[in-house]
This record gives sequence, structure tokens and C-alpha cells, in this order.
Amino acid sequence: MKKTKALLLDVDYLKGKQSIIRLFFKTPSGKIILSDPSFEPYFYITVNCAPEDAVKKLLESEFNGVRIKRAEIVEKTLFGEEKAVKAIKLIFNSTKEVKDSREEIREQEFVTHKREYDIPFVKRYLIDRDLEPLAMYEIEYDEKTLELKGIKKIESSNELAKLKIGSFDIETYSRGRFSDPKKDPIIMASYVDDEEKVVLCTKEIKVPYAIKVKDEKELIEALIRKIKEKDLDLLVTYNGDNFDLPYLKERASQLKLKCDIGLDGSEPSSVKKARELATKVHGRPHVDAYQLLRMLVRFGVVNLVKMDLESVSAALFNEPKEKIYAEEINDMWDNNRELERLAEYNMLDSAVAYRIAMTYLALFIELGKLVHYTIFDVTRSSSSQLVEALLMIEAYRENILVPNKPSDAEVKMRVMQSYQGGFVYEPVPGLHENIAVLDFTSLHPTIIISHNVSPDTLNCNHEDCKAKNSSPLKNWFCTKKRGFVPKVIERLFKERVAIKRSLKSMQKGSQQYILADARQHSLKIILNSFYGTLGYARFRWYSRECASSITAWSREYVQMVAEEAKKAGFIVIYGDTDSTLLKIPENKKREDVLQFVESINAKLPGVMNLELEGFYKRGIFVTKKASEQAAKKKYALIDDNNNLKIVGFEYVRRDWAGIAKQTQRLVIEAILKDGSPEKAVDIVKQKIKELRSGKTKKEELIIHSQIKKDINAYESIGPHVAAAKKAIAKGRDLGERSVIGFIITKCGKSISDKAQLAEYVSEGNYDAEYYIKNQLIPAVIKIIGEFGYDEDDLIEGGKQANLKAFS
DNA sequence: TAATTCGCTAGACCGA
DNA sequence: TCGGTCTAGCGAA
Repeated sequence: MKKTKALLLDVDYLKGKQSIIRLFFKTPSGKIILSDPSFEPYFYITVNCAPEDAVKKLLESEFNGVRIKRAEIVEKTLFGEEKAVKAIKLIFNSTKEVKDSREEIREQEFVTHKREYDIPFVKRYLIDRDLEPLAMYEIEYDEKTLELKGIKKIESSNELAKLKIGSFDIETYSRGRFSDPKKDPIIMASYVDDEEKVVLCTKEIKVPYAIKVKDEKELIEALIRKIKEKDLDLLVTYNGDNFDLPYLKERASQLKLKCDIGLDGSEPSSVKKARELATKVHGRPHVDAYQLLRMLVRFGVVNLVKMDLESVSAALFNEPKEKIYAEEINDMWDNNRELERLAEYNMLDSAVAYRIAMTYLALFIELGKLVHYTIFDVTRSSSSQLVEALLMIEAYRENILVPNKPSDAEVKMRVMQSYQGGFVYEPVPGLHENIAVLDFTSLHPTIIISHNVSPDTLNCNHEDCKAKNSSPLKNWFCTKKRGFVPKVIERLFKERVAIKRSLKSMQKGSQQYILADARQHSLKIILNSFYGTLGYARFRWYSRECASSITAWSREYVQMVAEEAKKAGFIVIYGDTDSTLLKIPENKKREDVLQFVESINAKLPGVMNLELEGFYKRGIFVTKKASEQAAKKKYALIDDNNNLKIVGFEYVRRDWAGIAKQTQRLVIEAILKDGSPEKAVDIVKQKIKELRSGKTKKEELIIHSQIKKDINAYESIGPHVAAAKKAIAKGRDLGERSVIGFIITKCGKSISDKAQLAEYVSEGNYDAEYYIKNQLIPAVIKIIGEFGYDEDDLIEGGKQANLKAFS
């Protein structure tokens, strides 16, 4: 028996007759792979007869060819019920046996429920054993059998926690089509980590980091050797899930090589996830920086116009990077032209992927620890999976059997039943001076906590709960028993508050700070996901009543703030869901706002809290394009330091041309900062002139829009779809989720006819009238219009403006 | 097997 | 050629 400190790198299981959990550890004396045969696949059923009789019957029969290995009678509570019941835990040799037999077992006439029959084996293990991947443990194991005998979490302050991370990227050669690993070779590969960068190539390249290899076989061997020699803890790629890793594996196989980069000497294995692949390297978790960014975009952590490495590098790191398309790579290769440029491109792909991973890894590690997911799983999961994982951990601790996933029919029913969301106040259009913005801090989570909103506290049997804690929709929530969902949310919420407090005394940029910040950030992401998932049709704990009660309360609270503000002598300009914008009248001071906030907080229940987001010296609201009605979700503010806050305007949208967006920003600035609509008009006139001259740069004319479904499924062919179709005809690989950057050219009849992918358009080929009439003017007219100007003033000028906006 | 609803706008599409 | 309707996308919260 041996004891050691160890970092839990990865967990998987061996398939076959017996499913056996494997744990990959990093210890002070190297890496080890241990197994835990003590953990077996299982699920639960409840029965309508004596459980002992049921067990006897079950063990005597076969179900779809499967014999149950063992059965235990256990006390469990079905989620939402008061009392524990006797349930039967059915234990099997393999996950396949569970899959094969669960339907038939459920169909036995004495079986009333089946539960937890679809929890993936590794996730099940991490829940039941209370293990957090990438945390530090004191482990005990049998040196002969390599079986895990004991494991205990310890606080880490160890060198082991420093992970060895490396990134790679490949370039392929294919003439005139998308590369096919069965035929098309890898011509170049790069590898980057914290201490070196290398480009492997079958041709001689005159850059210091290039290494010449004899042929493709040697190239692949060298790359595989590199990954193994470095003994990477994590392997990083950019889109390695669907391209680099499957491609490398297939090329290796074509050349009779083994792509044995797994810690156990195994090859990468791809699994279908949603519509795409996720590619695993056993024991050496593969982090696909592209997947990681997609999650961050979904969570609203980053905002990216496009997801290719060039756009990402520019947007996140302010480092421009050249894009070389496949067509050109083939050309360069054939003609031995500019191979240095190609090598640089290849190397930077690895370097940027590496940097993305290093920037966000701490966040994902914390997220993984929080929900007990491996780093592989947590970097590829959805909001609902994270929330579900967290609730599953809680359910296990409380001996509760979790609800099943809904059937497709149930999902359809749920989707049809929508519910009302947040309240949006109709703004007062025009220019406003001296504004205060108030926000509810974490509105939805705090409503859940403070009103105990949970599927298991909904409409309890107590009359006084109904009297004391009814939502405006007349659903009520128990006040005597803590709800399952609020209990979890409150724990996270309180931990986050505590961390945020402790952050203030830490040194920014220190290891301690980075870790704590990542932790609070991961808590924030999960906290913000709860409300949405309660209204998500496929969620195990779906509750339309809970979701709609939360929004009903939110409407009530935000409207209460507006009412009280009016009573207190403020003027309410606008509000949306959790925010209220007040105009501070002449006879009031900014301190009065703080006092008002305090007076509201005195009335709010539980942990609910209103806070001052900030003061702004000026702000503008506009009317809608098609009417004189005020536009919601569109406004701009400026603070005392002349910082602009632009919300909802074209300026923040990717589907508007840069020329229109930048001009709009200048117009807003002229009005809010300089108080000069005249200056704004001049700016617009100048830009119109520039567009008419034909000198506007291509870069400023690009409009971005995403292909959101199969390119052939469109009923209405908009410009971005038209541009994409033309590009596809030329051989470009564009599909669902591609972001199309297009320009409206001079050539064609309709707007869609004129739309072309930006890369194919030469400087100066643009439809100036389109950009003036459909981009520039719409972006500014409603703003300038607030000061009495109209379109003619922009095109010809000279007309006298009346100052209607100054009311 | 990708958290929610609310809101604005462009441009295709279609029929008069 | 027009005006109304519908599809589609993106952002706010």
C-alpha cells in the first residue's frame, strides 16, 4: 500500500464486460493511472409491492439478455415528495447492461418509477465519491494492482498545481476542395508551450523555430513524440475536437503509425456531442480553445464578432494576425513561395490557442470543481448541464432521487407554453440631464432566495404561506421548509459575496487573487443560469410556475422602485427588467439618490438589494424608426469623465457597417459631450461626402451576420445568405454558424445580389448610395432628428433646426 | 441533444 | 412600384 499527494487530472472508464473507473493522477514522483473497481453502474426503481419480492423476481429474470448483478433495498426520497420510500438500487457489470435493460425493467408491472438511469458513469462517480477534478488529494493505493484504496481532499499549495500545458496546430494540403484525411497530407505542424515554439515541416523554411523533417510520417512522429516527451497535463488546440485531432489520428493510421498520445498509450477518441464531435485524449485532457470561447460567448463573458483565430486574437489580445486561406496555402506550397509566412501563420495559431487557454483556464477549473466535472466535460457543457450537475450533487447529499428528463412529447408541450418576462418601461425620448442609474443586484437569484422559489415549495398546503409569500401570479412558496433550489443558490450567493469581499484585500494579479476571482466568476455564471434553466423545456427541474413567478416578482419590484422614485420627487426616464433610470431634478442632489436607494432597501425582503450603478451628466433616448413612439432598449449615456455608455444602438451591433457605427458614435459624442447637434450634422455630411467619393476603405464597409441554420433551409434569402451561397459556389467552406462578413457592391440588382464576401471585394467596389441610405442615415437620423434636423439637412444642409429635444 | 423573454430593424417576399 | 407581412438576426436584461 502506498500513500501520496496527487492532483486528479482526469477520470474515465474502461468499457467492456465490466465498466471500470480509471483515475489519472499527477504525483510528486510522476503520473499514475489507478482503477476503482469498487464502483459499479446502477440505477433506481420503485415498486408497488414488497421490495423484497420485487428483488427476488428481478434477480431471477433476464431483461433484454441482461441479468442484474445485485440489488439493494435503500431509503430514498423522490424529488418533491415529503417522505422517504423504499427504493431498489439495481447494480450491473457495465454501463451497456444498464442501457440495454432499463426499458424492459421499467415495463415490469410492479415497477412504478425508474430514476437516475441516464447519468454518465464518470459524472456519477464524481458525484458519489465527492471528487473535484484538478483538486489535490491524499491518495492511498495498492502498488501491485494499481487500485485506488483511499482518497481524501487536501488543501493545495503545491507545485503540482502548476499544470504543464502545450498547444498544437496542423496545416494540410488539398487542391480545390476541403481537405480529406484519407488522402490529403499534413504539411506543417506547430507546437507551443511556455518554454518553446516549434514548426515542423517537410520543406526547408528559413525561420529559427522551423525544423525540417523528411516526410509526413516523420512529421507526425515528431509531433506525437513532442506531446509525449513534454508529458503534457493538458493538450490545447483550436477546433481540435472536429479537425486537428481526428485529422492527425486518421493520417497516422493511413501511414501505419500509432497516434498514441493518451497517458495510457491510447489514441484520441471522438464522441458525438450535439451535432459535432468532442475528441478526448485519455488522461491528458484535451482543451479545445474554440469550444471554450463558444461557452464564454454564451455566458456573455466575452463578445466576439467572429470566432476565427484572427478575429479572436485582435479582439481579446489586441494583436492582429494574418489569415491565410486554404486556397493560398496550397498555392504557397506548390510554388515554394513565402513558406516563412506560412510557418509564422501556423505557429501563431498554436500560440493564440495557447494564450486563450491560459487566459481562461482558471475560470473553467473552478467551474469544474464547483460542479464536479472533468476539465474535458466542463469546457464543453451548456448552462443547463452545469446547473443540473450542481443540483445532482445536492440531491445525492440529501438522499434525493432526481427527476427524470422529460419525454419529447412533454418538451413540446412545455415549449408551447411560454410565459411573461421582465418589464420594460417606455422611455421619454430626447436629451436628459443629470441621470442616476439604479440596479437590482443579481435580481433573479435574489428573488429565488428571498421568496424561496423552488419546484418543491410551490403551492404548499399552508394557508399562511399562501397569505405571506404569494407571487403576483398567485402561486405561492412555502415559508416553513427551505426549497431545494434556493438552498443551493443561497450557498453559492453567500460564498460569492464573501469572496468578493476578500478580493478587496488581495493584491491584484497575484496567484491568490486570480484563483479567488476565477472562483467568484464561476459562481456568477452558475447563479445567472438558474432562472433561465427553470424555464428551459428539457430541464429536469423545469417549472413554468417558478420561472413565471420570478419574472412576475421582478416586474412588481422594478415598478415599485419607479413608483417610489416618482413619489420621492424624481423623474423616471426608463427601466428594463432590473434597472431604473432617474432624472435628478433641479431641486435635488445626487446624495438624495443614495438616500432613496437606502429607503428602498429597507423595504426589500431577504437578500434583495438595490444599488446605484452610477451617475451620468447627460443621456439621450430616441424614437423608433417607423413611428414617433419611444424606442426601448436603445439609449446612450455620458458620465462626468466623458465615458460613453451606448446601449442597443447600431453602434453595438455587428450587423451594421463600421462606417455607420463609427459615425453614430461620433454623433452621439458630439451631442452628449459637446452638446452640439450642429457638429454632429457636419460629421455626417463629411462621411456622406467620403462615401460618395468612393474612397471609403473596405474594412469600414463590412457587415457581419451569422448563418444560423442549414444554408438550404432558408425561406428568405437575405444578403448574408446570398453572399455565403456565392462563396460556397467558389469552394469556400461555410456552413451553419459561420459568421459572414460581406459588402454591398456595385454589381447586381437587389441588395442580396450585390452582397459579396468581403475577401472577394476589391477596394472601392461598393454601392455608395446603399451605404448612405441604408446604413449611415438610419444610424444617425433618429438621434439628430431629436434636434429638429431631417434627412434633407444631411444630404443638402442649410435648413434651420428647431430645438425640440431641449424640453 | 445549447438558460429565458422583450424589443428593434432590415430586407425579402407577395399581391395589388 | 407600392405597401403590408413575414423571416431572420442581434442585442438588453
